[in-house]
Amino acid sequence: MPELPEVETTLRGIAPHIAGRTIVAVVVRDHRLRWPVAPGLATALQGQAIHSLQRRGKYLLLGLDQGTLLIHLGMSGSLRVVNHRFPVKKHDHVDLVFSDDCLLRFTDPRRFGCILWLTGDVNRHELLRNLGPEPLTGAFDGDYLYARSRGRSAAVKTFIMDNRIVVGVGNIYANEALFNAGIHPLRSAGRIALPRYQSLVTEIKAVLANAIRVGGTTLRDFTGSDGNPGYFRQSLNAYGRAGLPCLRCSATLREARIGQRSSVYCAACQR
DNA sequence: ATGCGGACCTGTTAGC
DNA sequence: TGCTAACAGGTCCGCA
Repeated sequence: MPELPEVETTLRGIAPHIAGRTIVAVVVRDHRLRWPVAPGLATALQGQAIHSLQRRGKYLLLGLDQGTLLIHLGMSGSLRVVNHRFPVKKHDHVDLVFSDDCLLRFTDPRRFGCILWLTGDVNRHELLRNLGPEPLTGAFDGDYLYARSRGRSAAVKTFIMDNRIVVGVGNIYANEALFNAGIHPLRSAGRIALPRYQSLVTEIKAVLANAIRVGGTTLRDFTGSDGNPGYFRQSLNAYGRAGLPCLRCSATLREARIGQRSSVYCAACQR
């Protein structure tokens, strides 16, 4: 499933092909996403041009003439720009069809993703209103994370994966950033000192930026919007390496479930 | 407010 | 080889 770098890679992949295009039709083959695709979606979008594409956390925001189309890829979603003759596969749930012969195709086997039509101030929408800062901006720094963590007893891994604290840090990159910063994922967020949070922020930014640079991480079914796989997987230090030697100290990496997510860490050098 | 567990759904893989 | 169980990138929701 897409984490932030995969969503960013998707955005960069589709934007040049669809910016400025006009939607002439919407095909909904299956409306049963996380929230049902609105019955009136096709009517609502018909004839509108896409004039902006942005990302907020893992949400994609397509700015149209009269509102915003919010898309989330969930665990298994993807978006591709294809020719209208491209064969329709099993989980191709929604197409935005443009005036030439191309279309934007939303595919999502698990259907945890969503497509919502919003009018009015998008940032006041329930799903976006309480989101924390973007991890790759200056607003996200050690001082901020340290301040937010005071008095919190939850595991630091759970803490940094909370979208209200910071957006876009998914399970893979949380594992990687904590490993790289030498912080034990189960340590209480409120019991970590400022310098360590500064280090953690540095590592979160680095791991996300590197992943974006090489086009995201490919695990099972993610491929970029151009159909090419991401190459970040090759540089994972912790995720997927349980039972293998730590790349820093050679101790055997452990696996635990934290907040129902698989977590890999080195008990020797992550404290 | 914070923290926790369950829920959503399908496909792939590990294990017997 | 075949069946079953566990697990997978997210995050919302309800309850304590």
